[in-house]
Amino acid sequence: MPRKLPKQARSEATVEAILEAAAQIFERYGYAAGTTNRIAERAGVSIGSLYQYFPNKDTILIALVRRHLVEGTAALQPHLERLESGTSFDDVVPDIVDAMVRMHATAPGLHRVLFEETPLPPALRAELDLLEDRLVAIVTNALVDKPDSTRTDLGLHARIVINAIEGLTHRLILHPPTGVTPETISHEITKLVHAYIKTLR
Amino acid sequence: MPRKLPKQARSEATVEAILEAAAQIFERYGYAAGTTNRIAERAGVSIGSLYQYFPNKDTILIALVRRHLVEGTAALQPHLERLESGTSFDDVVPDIVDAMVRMHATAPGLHRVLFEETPLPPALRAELDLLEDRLVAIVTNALVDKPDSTRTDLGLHARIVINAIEGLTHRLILHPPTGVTPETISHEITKLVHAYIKTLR
Amino acid sequence: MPRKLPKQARSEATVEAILEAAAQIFERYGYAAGTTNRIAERAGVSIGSLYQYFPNKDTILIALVRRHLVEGTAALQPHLERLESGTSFDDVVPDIVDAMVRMHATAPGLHRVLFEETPLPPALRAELDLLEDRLVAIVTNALVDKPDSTRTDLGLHARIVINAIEGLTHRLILHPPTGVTPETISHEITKLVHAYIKTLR
Amino acid sequence: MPRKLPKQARSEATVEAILEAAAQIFERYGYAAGTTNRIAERAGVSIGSLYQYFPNKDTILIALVRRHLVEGTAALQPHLERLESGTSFDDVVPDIVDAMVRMHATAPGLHRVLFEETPLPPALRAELDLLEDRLVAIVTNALVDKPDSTRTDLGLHARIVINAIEGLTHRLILHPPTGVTPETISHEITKLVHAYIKTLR
DNA sequence: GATGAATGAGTATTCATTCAT
DNA sequence: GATGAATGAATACTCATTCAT
Repeated sequence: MPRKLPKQARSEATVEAILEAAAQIFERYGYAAGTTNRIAERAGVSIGSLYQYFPNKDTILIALVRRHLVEGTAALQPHLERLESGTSFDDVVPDIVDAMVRMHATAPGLHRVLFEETPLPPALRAELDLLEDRLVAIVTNALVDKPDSTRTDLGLHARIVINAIEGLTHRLILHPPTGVTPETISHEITKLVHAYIKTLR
Repeated sequence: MPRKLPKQARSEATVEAILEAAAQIFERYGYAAGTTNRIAERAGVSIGSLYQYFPNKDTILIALVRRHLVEGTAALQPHLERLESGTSFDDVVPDIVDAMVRMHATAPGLHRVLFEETPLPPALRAELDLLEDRLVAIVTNALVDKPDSTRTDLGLHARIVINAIEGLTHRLILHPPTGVTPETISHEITKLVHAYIKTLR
Repeated sequence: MPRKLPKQARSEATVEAILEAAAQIFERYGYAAGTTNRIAERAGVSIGSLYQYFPNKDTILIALVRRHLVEGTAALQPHLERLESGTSFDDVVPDIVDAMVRMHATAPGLHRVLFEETPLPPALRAELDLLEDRLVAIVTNALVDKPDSTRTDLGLHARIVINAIEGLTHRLILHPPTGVTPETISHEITKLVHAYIKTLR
Repeated sequence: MPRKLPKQARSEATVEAILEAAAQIFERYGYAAGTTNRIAERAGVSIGSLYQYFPNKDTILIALVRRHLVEGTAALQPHLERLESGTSFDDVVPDIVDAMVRMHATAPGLHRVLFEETPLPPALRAELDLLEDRLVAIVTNALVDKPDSTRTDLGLHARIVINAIEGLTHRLILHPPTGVTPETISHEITKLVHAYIKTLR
């Protein structure tokens, strides 16, 4: 058993505490007003320690967004694999939509801050775009049996689908209309995507 | 909300210059880093004058967003009227989508800042939500001939339609995929909405 | 009848309005927070006009204090004359005290601002000191029949008397103990001065 | 009211330096013109540190006045105790007057700023009034053997005495007549109080 | 003379970040 | 490694005063 482990474990716990605190603070105060000192305090850690693990405030935000990314990717992964191994897009859509909705329903307040009131650093922005491109590529392939479409058409269609799912999820989950359950939302988005795909030849 | 109503032509020009400058500065630097002094300088106006017309920085942002709102409402108005006077929703959709796309294609950079990296003051948020509700109400009425739907179903459907249009417009115009024209975007969104509506009975 | 009079009369009225407004504004907001714009507005006069009559903010304050001075001097004058024409100090004290108390009871709030929270410009300070010296001189003469006192002793005694009257008036009128009438205050101050004078030989 | 209680010696020294610097700066420039940056600079401390210990400019002023209060109370305490343990007021008066005079003679310039050109925050004003009330109460008790006076008369007499001492001290020390020593001033004030008391039956 | 739009030096205050202990 | 005192550049905002109309 490595002698270093306890130390590392402690470090990990500290990082975890900081991220958790940051999530709460950002949700409560917004990014600009969520000061690093407040985060450190909430995390039960000195400001010096915070800067031991995160070289600056942006880094904390990035870590938070990246975590969302990683979790999202993980939640999507099994369904993307089914797609790649030949299951029809129609069949997979409900699961993808479901995963997306579930993902955002967890901490809508934080997501609101992360995606609606924070200028994401370009590097991160790029990373998000890359993920979108990956999704688009996979979906493009899954649509490839549409006989009348050219490849670039398919690319656009795929992007529309992806953006429709993500856009609607964001809007409807982050600013939910009163009296509508997440399940209904899932269902309607699925219906919409299905309908759109059916128009493609 | 200007602290002082411009009574003279000179005043109006000053207000206009400040808003124009603010739009540029916010687009270039983002909201947080767009300082009031920079805005005043760019507007060719003293910082004191800026504060004569806008009691604080937020107010400038609000004026900018509200202007977008007003222009947007104006651009949509004729089509909404057609809707209300009986034209079928299917026929009006292309124009609505077109208006939306055009509206955002004008100053995408500014819109990005305004809607993706700025915590809008609650009052303004509420105003935006109200506009959405108004749109939803009109569209709900336009969908009323779908025989199998209850009224609340229709409300949700209308909201999905509105959000799909707005969400897709935002994403695709503010972060445009390379090599796709606004016209194509309009066309695809229209297709998607048409397809979705057709599923409603 | 001079053709210019109406104009002058109007000027005087403006000056008067400004001073009246300043008195109210200073009383309400204090000197520092009582802005010239607010004063002009309250006076129903443009800020430009205000500066036509008062070259700067200090000047307004000075005019206000000087007015207090002039009124005070006027109120005291008859009693000082009696003193100079031989009436014994003991007999005049009650009237002087009374005049002082009355003077400050008129607008205690304003006096509080003027004398407790405003750095009087040195020139004005000097003027006030001069007035005090004049009073001291007169009282000194009135005490001159105290056989055992040297002239400089008398000067100090006179100054003590003056300061006691003014100091007590200020404190007791500007921060009045609950349930004590101005008359009682006058009476007690008089008693105190009489008692003190009696100790002088 | 320090925002953060000094836990370390370094902190205490910083707070001390700031207060000392503030006293000097306020005395030199007055309260309004005594900027926090100037104070920090004079204290040899960064502006950030100043705000670590004092959340705003007012707080510094308050700390300064409160220190005066504490020192004053301490200087008076022994004599008040003598009073409470039965020593006659006549005997204690000279010591009280002496303590008052000494107290103000230390830093007349600062006191002038503190009490003549600064609007004290209401909370502080209240504290000062409370102290006065405490003094009045003690002196009232000490005067209780005056057979002809009712209790409320005594209260007023006591207040007159207190105010006479404090008022005269302020005036004569903060604006000292040329060529008069503090000792003489003490002596005269004492004489005046003794004389006034003697008139009470 | 009056107006009020414009000016801009000046101020309190914040907060990410550093570094001596 | 951890702590938290110290830093100081940066920023929103005020208000006495000027001057073109």
